[in-house]
Amino acid sequence: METKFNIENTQSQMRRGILEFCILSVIRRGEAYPSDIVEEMREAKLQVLEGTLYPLLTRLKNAGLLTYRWVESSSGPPRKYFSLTESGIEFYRKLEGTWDELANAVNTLKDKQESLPPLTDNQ
Amino acid sequence: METKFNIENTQSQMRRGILEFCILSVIRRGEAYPSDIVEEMREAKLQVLEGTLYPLLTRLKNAGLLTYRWVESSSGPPRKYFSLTESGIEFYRKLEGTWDELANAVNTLKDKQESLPPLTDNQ
DNA sequence: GTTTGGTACTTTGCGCCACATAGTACTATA
DNA sequence: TATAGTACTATGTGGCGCAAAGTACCAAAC
Repeated sequence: METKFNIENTQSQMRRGILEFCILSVIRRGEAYPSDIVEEMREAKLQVLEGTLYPLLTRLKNAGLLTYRWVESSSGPPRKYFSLTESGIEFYRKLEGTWDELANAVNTLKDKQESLPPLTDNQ
Repeated sequence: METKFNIENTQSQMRRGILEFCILSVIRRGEAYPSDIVEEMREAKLQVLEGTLYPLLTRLKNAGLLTYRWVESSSGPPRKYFSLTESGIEFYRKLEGTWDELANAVNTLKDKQESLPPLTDNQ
């Protein structure tokens, strides 16, 4: 049974945990509709796909962290413009702390240089 | 249908993507057996549980990134001491690059201060 | 030498969620 | 009206963290 570990999959897995945080971070700066968010994320090298984004936005809205209003567009159907609710702002702040701690922990671990004590076969 | 977004779950999701990288990072510094790894991760505030670690080590071994040897213990059954293979070392280096890019992208995004252009109802 | 407790490894099932894909709805243009 | 473009929705699949239960080995106590 062969398991493959390719970089693409790992990048996707790494993105997975922080998507929520990044999307809230974009919306925090002003009302945005899904295509705005996709574009911002793409520019930041954090590509997110529609099939991921829409369900996530819906979950966040159902959890009361986001709200939206319909805005007419001159070039197609109306758009859902999302913004943070009060509890969304609070949640975002917590996530920011979580991210900072995590990034710090990982950097500490990866920059550790000392070896573990060498092994004898009968310790 | 209520969806809950609690910090514990989000932290777990964030850890998810980087566990592989962190575990390889520990093993990179010298042969280690699972309890070593759990302990190192706990100290680094990146708790990982047995039910997560053992299957992950098995997957990494099956993919040829890790190898192990049995070492007798004076205080219980023998232990599997893991170390990186050549391709494991190579894979770790790629993951390091992936992490650096990701962390950089997230920090850039979260520190962005400018607002998105304000909306009119008929843009 | 049998019991008891600690340590190490394994297996199974569940739940979350990114992603792919297909589908629906609305608008504008030809 | 067709047709194309844009926006949103719904469904299925797979990966994987995690909990929990199970198996195996060892040592000390009796």
